[in-house]
Parts: sequence; C-alpha cells; structure tokens
Amino acid sequence: MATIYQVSELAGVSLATVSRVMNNNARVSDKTKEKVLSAMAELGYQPNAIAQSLASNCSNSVGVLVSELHGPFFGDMMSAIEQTLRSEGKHAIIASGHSNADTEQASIEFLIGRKCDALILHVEAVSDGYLIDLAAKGVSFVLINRYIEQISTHCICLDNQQGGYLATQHVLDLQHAQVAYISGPSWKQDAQARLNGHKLALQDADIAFDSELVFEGDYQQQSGSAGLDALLGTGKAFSAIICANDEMASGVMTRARELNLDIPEQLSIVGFDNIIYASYLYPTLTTVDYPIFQMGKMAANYILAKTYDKSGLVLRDVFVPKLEVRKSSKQLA
Amino acid sequence: MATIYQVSELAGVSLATVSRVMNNNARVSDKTKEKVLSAMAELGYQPNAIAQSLASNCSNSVGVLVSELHGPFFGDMMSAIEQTLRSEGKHAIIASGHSNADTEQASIEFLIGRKCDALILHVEAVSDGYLIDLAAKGVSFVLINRYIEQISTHCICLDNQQGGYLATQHVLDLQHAQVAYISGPSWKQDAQARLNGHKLALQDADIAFDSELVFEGDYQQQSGSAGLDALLGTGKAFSAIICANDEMASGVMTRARELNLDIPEQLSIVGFDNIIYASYLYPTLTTVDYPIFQMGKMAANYILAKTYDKSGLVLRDVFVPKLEVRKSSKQLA
DNA sequence: TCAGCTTAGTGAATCGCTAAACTACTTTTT
DNA sequence: AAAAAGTAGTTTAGCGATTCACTAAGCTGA
Repeated sequence: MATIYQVSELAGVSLATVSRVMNNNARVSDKTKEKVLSAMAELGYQPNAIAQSLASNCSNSVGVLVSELHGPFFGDMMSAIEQTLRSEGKHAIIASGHSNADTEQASIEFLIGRKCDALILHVEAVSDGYLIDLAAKGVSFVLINRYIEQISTHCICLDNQQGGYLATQHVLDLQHAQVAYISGPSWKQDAQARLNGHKLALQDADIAFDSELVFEGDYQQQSGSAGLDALLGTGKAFSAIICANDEMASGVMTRARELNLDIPEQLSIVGFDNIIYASYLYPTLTTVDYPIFQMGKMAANYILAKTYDKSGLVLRDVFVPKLEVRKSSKQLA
Repeated sequence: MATIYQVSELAGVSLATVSRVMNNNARVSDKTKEKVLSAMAELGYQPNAIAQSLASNCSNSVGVLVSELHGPFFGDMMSAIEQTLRSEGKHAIIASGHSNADTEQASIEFLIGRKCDALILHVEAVSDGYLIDLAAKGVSFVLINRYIEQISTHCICLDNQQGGYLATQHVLDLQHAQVAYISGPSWKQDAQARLNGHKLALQDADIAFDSELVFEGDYQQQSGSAGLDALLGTGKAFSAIICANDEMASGVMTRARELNLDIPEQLSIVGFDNIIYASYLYPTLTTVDYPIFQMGKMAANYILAKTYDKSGLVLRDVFVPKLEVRKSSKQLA
C-alpha cells in the first residue's frame, strides 16, 4: 500500500502539500494539485484511515448502541443511520445493550474506548444521572426515544403520549366505551408515556379510567396472550384493547383466535410501532406508526451537524406519531 | 486523557515496559507490573485504540456487509456477530450493499479503506471473479450464504438444496402429489439451490416436475400474492405450495384469504427461513429453519480463528436446515 | 524601487502506541 | 572462573498521516 511519502516523492512535492490536496483545506495551485492527483492515481494511493485518525484526532466513526440488533425495530434504525453516515464518509460501529444497565454502560465505555467521535444511544436501563455525567464529560451523543430534561438537546423522541392518545381516541371514535390496555414495563419511559396518553384520551372523552382494565406486559408477544387472559379473567367487559406495542398485539390476536373471539367483530385491537409485519398479520393490525427510520436518520444528522459541523441540515427533535388504520379495529356494532 | 507517557513517568519505568504490561507479551516482574497497574488505575488510563492500531497494524475491526440492515433476517446475523466479536474485544463496522453489484463493491472498498482486519460478507450481486481476486489480494473475509468453488474455505453456507428438498418432501409425505413452487430470483444462488432441492424431492418420489407449477418471485411478500394468482391462472391443480422464503409464503396466505381459500384445508403452504414472525402468522407457518444466528456466530468465529489466531474454536462451514412443522401444512384429505 | 501583503509550498514536530535491538544483570553450565 | 544463557528493562525508530511555523516568490502601490 502506497503511503503519502511515496506520493510526495513521485509528485515532487512535500508531504504537507499532498496532505493539503487531500484535505482541500489550503490553497494549492492547480498545477501542483494536478501533479499530486496523478501521482496518487499512478500509485493507487489510498490514505490510511487509522493514521489520519491519529493525527487529526477524529476517527470518523459513530458508535451506535441499541438494545437488540435483531427484532423488527432496530434494523430500520440501523439502516437509516448507516445510510446517512455513509453518505458523508463516516461509519457506524455497533453494540448492543440488551436493556441491562451494566451491559449498556459497558457498551458505552467500549465505544468511547474505540474512539468514536460520537454516539447514538438507544438505552433504557442506564440511569439519567449517568447520561447527564456523560454529557458533562464532553462525550457527544444523541439519545433516541428517551427524554431527559437536563440534556434535552441530546434527545430525539417520539411523542409517545400523543401516540397512546391517538390509539385510544381511535377506538373511542369507533364507539367503544370499554377499553382495555396492555402496557409495557412500567419502568420504561415510553411505556409510561403511552399509558398516559391512553388515560388522557379517556379523560377527554369523560370516561373513567379503570386500573383493572390495564395489564402490565413486557413488550413480548407472549405477554400479550397472557394479558388477554388476565383481562378476561377480571370479568370486566371491554370491546377494544390497546397494546403498547405490536408484538403484544400479535399475542392478543393469537390468543383471541384460540378462544374463538372474532377480531374485529368481538374485539378491536390497536397496536403501537407499526413494525414491518403488522400488515402481515390477520387481520392486518391497526397501529400507531413509529417513524423509526426517520428518527434514525435524524439522529445521524444531529451527529453530522453537531460533531462534524456539517451545515444545511434541518434538525428536529420531536416526532409525531400517526395512526395507521387497518382491519383489526372496527366500529362497535 | 492520560497517555502511556504519563503512566510510565508515574510508575517510574519506560514506555516499553508499560506497553509490555498492557500487551502481556514479554516478561515483566510482578513488582514492576504492580507499579504500572496502579499508576494506570490512578490516572484512569485507557489506551488509545487508534494509536494502537497504527502501531500494530491491526484495527481490531471487522467489516460486516449485508444486503439490508432491516428486514427480519440480518438482525439475527448482526446480533450473533456483534456478540461473538465483542467478547474478544473486536468490533463490527456495518455497511449495506442493497443487492446491487456497484454498491456492494463500493461498500467492500469502503470497509477495506476503513482498515478492517477482516470482512464478513453477505453479498449477492458482486461477481465470483471479484471475490476470488479479493482473496488473491490477501483480503481476509468470509462469505455467508454463497459458495464459490475456488475459495471454498471462505464460505459458510446453508445446504439450501437440502432445505428445498425437506420442504417438498414434507408435503409429499402428507400425500400431496401436485405441488406448486414459488421461487426466488433465478440469478440468486440460494434460489437456484432451493428449487433444485424441490425438483430432487419430486424426482425421488417419482413425480414428474412440471415447470408450469413454478413461479419466479423476487423474495418479497407481494410476489407471493402475485405468484398464487399466476399459479391459479394456469388452470393446473395443486394442493400444496412451497415458497422459497417466508415473506412470499406470507403473501400467498394473504392472497389465499382474499380468495377464500382455506389454509391448510384447501392448500398447504411451506415457507423457508423461519423468520421471527413465521410463527405469528395465521395459520402459523410450516417452514425450513435457516440457522442464521449460528451462521453469523460461526462467521465471526472464523475471523477470530483465522485473522486473530484465536485457537480452540471448532469451525464448520456447511449448516443443515431443519424443517419446522406448524399449522400451514396438513395431510391431504 | 522597495516595504508590505498575499499566495504557494516546505520542514519538522506531533499524535500515542508497538517492537526490534540493545544493555545490564543474574543464573546456569562446563 | 569464564562463557553461555536467561531475565528485566531501556532506547529508539517507526506506523502514516496532520498542522504549525516558516520561507520564498509574486504582486501591489506610493
């Protein structure tokens, strides 16, 4: 592999000049530039990214930490991030945190140790304080799907409360008055916000909230099925059920089928996230769209703008959910 | 950030000694080692990974190129790769190739330019020749789901033909004698192999292969629906349909429902891949399991063994598919 | 014509680490 | 007791770029 030395020698100029034509950050005459460029071409020169990083103290790498790489959710996010970063010559280093505080923290430290210029974090378990400290230490990062007051400028969020509101409002509009809710783990911020939105929508419709009609699941398919059983077990009547994510909604569907409950005739179901296979389910799932692709893209743009000083990017930190109406919800007869 | 100089100064030893205790690659007395270690702790020293890479000519990074980061398939693979690599202190840099030869090639070059020590490639469009050249140039990489004779030691494959065989054999065992097939794009190696397996199974059962009962799809859900229509349009009878992947099987299911065709009563369906939501579909999908997680893990192990000289790893390059029988297939009445 | 400015290009230090070559001791071998 | 071998540590030359401080022209205008 050719080095900058060989290029400078072949072109008959100094190292510094070669570096300048590469970085385009100082005036070089066209003639000299031409010489350098053709020397580079002749040698098939490729700058050594590692050496550049060491000298410039910029690794051009962005660490991306997600809870799980598999699952229908993060693929879209990674995809958006990779595309956006890549178009500017940056790259993504991945790590997963498995929704566990120690792992998340270890991963963050790993990525920092890897000299990432910035981080994109989807973390759920690590404490607010840790992240505030991180920001104070000068680590540059953006947080996806988590809002922390003190570092609000680092946060890119979906208005989860609004999403929860939309879901419930939708079934209310369809004349359902008895609405059950399967929530995510209550320690997760997004689960709380979604549930809040649900309560708010009930309140705005002057319907009393009944905590017995809420089941706390864990965002897994299985807990949707369990939730339906539990809800049915209360003996309370309900004609619609809102699930805090699509996996659990799918669990409800499966269990409903086993119980010979017709959907949407006897029970309307609304999900949240609009994951890829929401529209493959039967019946297709009415759900709240989570614009994760756009949010991933925005996260990358934030980094590009703030860490790499790219200008001309329009930034935005709160995204608005949108209801995607399909066949799993229906006007109450 | 503390550097090795400050550590050596505080510990009262030379740079080299500090480097030695870090790398553990030369004898250092326990007493000296202790001094160095405590100096490190006191300063909160973290070695600069970039400088290490430059000096050692080893970036500890592995480039991973997949066709798409989203979709149900690659998440599992990435997950396995990340986990495996991470446990050895290596990291993954991601890129996507979008099944397009130019993009794939550009991505490979990007990753090489990024000084990855090795690559894990899931490429479909780039030519055999290009990959053979790459190997000849000394780039170390493994190929997932693609077999090239000349560089067979770089390949980690599923026995796709066997998978196709299993799927067809299964419906044959269920007494179906007229079996339709929706294939993937014929230019893709895996699609060919799966179809071959199908033909072989028919042949072994002394059933004549009828090319009219084959529809070439594109692995997308949509083409499953289109395929069912086309197959039905031929006027030929068939009681089972094998799909070369689960997405297309899902498309067939959706369309069958629209046509009031009961599954599995009137039509048995078998998919391929066993993606996460195959078991969420209704009815749950009988499919051939693609052990992508294990294959991702193995790919990472290959790299660990061959590029990073880690010993004690059992390597394996061809994986065997397994039939996962669910509710979408049924004995012919 | 020459001080003063701009422009183009050079030299050398620097980034933080690794590792080969070397020195100074201590222990073993004969 | 001297040579050979082994152990612990140091010195120093890289790795391949960037960048600051500097020089040498070329141009301007009074």
